Amino acid sequence: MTATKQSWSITDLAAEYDVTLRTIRHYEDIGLITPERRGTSRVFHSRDRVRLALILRGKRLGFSLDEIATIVNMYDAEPGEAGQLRYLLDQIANRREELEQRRRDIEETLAELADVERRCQQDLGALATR
Amino acid sequence: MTATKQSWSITDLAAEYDVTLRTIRHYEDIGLITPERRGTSRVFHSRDRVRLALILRGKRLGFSLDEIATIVNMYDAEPGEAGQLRYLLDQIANRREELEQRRRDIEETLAELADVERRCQQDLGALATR
DNA sequence: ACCCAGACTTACGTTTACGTAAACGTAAGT
DNA sequence: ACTTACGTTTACGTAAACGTAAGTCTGGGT
Repeated sequence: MTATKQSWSITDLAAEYDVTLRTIRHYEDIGLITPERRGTSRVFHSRDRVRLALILRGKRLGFSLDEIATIVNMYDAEPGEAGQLRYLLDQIANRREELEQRRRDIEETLAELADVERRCQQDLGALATR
Repeated sequence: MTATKQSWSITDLAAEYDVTLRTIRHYEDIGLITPERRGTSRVFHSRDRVRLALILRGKRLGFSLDEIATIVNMYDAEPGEAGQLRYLLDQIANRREELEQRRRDIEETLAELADVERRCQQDLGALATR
């Protein structure tokens, strides 16, 4: 039984993930995370923490918060009816294509950077042996 | 001898890469591409075309136009002096790390999507055999 | 009782990356 | 000469994703 009773303050999370309080509050404003309220203060649980991590990963990949919303909401979609499920599968296929395109983009860019680097080091070598 | 004398109009490029004229003009405004001028009209050459492709790839990867500028400018950096070269190598190392981080992000996301998909298809199957 | 660090809300400001008119130039075809 | 198509500049508008005050509240510690 992993109880996972742990909770975090907004400052905790901000420090851990290196974002501002404003950013976290913004994510709550648009419904990406829904921390508990204890009085007026936000109390974050493990679920919120995971969500924040997913959001930030999505951002690193260049997705808009809107797109990120649809992605993270896929993760905890309830079983539901067949139509819903088919729609979800469709969404997944779309995202997968996008992600694979981006992976190709990355491979190409890395290859080109390696190229520039090689030429760069050649030039450096030429300078050294003068 | 590959002469590469070919040239394109702004509409050509816009159609080919599925962006608006405004977008291309914007990239010129901020110095990302520098088409020739014939009279007042822009004439794009193969170099501009390649640059545009690089810019759009950078965008897909979630880089800002500012970051993209530094990246594409790496590609045609002149040999230059040792300090410059070392700086460039440094930049390359940085970008590489970023790109590799993103690649990891993509792998993780793809794996998770595959997971969701599998559960999704199970649920669909359960509905079918009722 | 008093303080204050750490939370909160409200709301206007800012940056990025273009969108969107408006008004005009030019070259080709009829 | 007139239209049409394609191009131009200028400049204000906009959506997204927060930044940045400004003022308020509040639960502990001395």
